Amino acid sequence: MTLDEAKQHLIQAWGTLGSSWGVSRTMAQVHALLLVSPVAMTTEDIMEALQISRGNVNMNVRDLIDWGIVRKVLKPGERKEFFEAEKDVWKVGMQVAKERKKRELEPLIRALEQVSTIEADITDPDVKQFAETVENLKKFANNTNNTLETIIKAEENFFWASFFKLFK
Amino acid sequence: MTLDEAKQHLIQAWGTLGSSWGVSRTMAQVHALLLVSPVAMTTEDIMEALQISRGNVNMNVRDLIDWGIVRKVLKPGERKEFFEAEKDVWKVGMQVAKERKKRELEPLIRALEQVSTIEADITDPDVKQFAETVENLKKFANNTNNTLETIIKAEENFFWASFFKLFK
DNA sequence: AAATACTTTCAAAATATTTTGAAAGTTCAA
DNA sequence: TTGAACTTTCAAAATATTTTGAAAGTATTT
Repeated sequence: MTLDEAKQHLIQAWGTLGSSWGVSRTMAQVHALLLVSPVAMTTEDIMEALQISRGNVNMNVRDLIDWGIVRKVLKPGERKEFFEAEKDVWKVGMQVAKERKKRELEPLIRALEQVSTIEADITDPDVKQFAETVENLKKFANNTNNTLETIIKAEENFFWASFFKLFK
Repeated sequence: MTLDEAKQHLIQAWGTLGSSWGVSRTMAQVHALLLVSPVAMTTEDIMEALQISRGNVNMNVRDLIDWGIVRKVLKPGERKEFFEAEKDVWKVGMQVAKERKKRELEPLIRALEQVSTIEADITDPDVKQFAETVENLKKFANNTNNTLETIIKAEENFFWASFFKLFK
C-alpha cells in the first residue's frame, strides 16, 4: 500500500464512521484529509482532493472550526486562507467529548428538568412510575455529564501542566 | 403539566436527541414511548400513540430489539406480540455503550490496522508523519475501547453480584 | 475608484433516508 | 385444509439532508 492509497483508505473509513457519530460523511472526510495532511490546505486543495464543491468545503470547514478541531491559518504574503487540523488526537477526542456534552447531554438534562415539574396525583401508580423513570434518567444523565466533566478537566489540567513545564 | 403532557414532552425530547446519537427520530420515540409506558404495548398501540404506520413500527421495534433495549413479550392466551423496554437506565446505557463499541469503534480499529500495513520509505518525512498519526489514532481508539470494556465489565459484574445476592 | 482575489451565502438540484401501505408470509385454531 | 389473526417485507412516495454553483459579499491591491 502506498502513502496515497493509505490516506485514501483512512479518509474513506473516517467518512463511513462519521455517519454513526452524527457527523456528515463529507465533514468527517475533510477532517481526515486535514488530519493526515503534513501541511495546511486551502479551500481549492480540499475541493480537488475530495472532488467536492467550493460551497461544500466552506460549510464543512466552518463546522469543523466550530467543533474546535480545525484551525484557520494565515500565511504571510498569501491572500488565501489555509486550514489545518489539530494533530493531537487526545485533544481532538477531548474537544469532541466537550462539544457533544454541550450539544447533546445538556439539552437532555434541561428537558428532563422540565418534564419533572409534572403536577399530578403522586398516589396514582402510573404517575409514580413515570416520575421514577424520569428521576432515573436524570440521575444517569447527570452522572454521565459529571464523569465527562471530570475527564475533560483532568485532561485540560494535564495539558496545561505539560505546557507550563516548557518554562520551568 | 399532566402525565400525558409530560410523556409527550419526553418522547419529543428523546426523539430530537436521537438524531445526534445516530439513531432515527422515530426509533428514539418508540423507545421513549415504551420506556415510559407502565405496560407492554402492541404494534397497534404504538401505531396509535405515535401516528406512524405498521411497517414503520415493525422495523423500529426490530432494531430496538437488535440493540438489546426492548424485549418481545408474549402474553398467555394472546396472539399479539407485546413489547416492553428495559427500564433500568443503567442497563440501557451499558447496552448502548456495548453496541456502539461493537458497531463503531471495532470497525475503526480494524481499518486502522489495515492502513498501518503501508509499505513505504520510512525515511520520507511525509510517510513518517502519516505513520505517526495513524499510530496515535490506533492508541486512542484502543484506549477508548479498553476503557469502555472495563466499564462494561464492571457494570456486568455489579449486576450479577446484586442478582446473586437475591439467593443468599 | 476600480479591478482583482478571494470567501460566503443560499435557492435549487441531487442524493439519502425514512415512511407508507398493501401484498406476501406466518401461525394457529377449528 | 381453510380462514382468521397477526407479522414481515419491500417498492414506491414522502421527507430530510447534503451538495452545487453562481451571485453577492468582503478585503486588498493598483
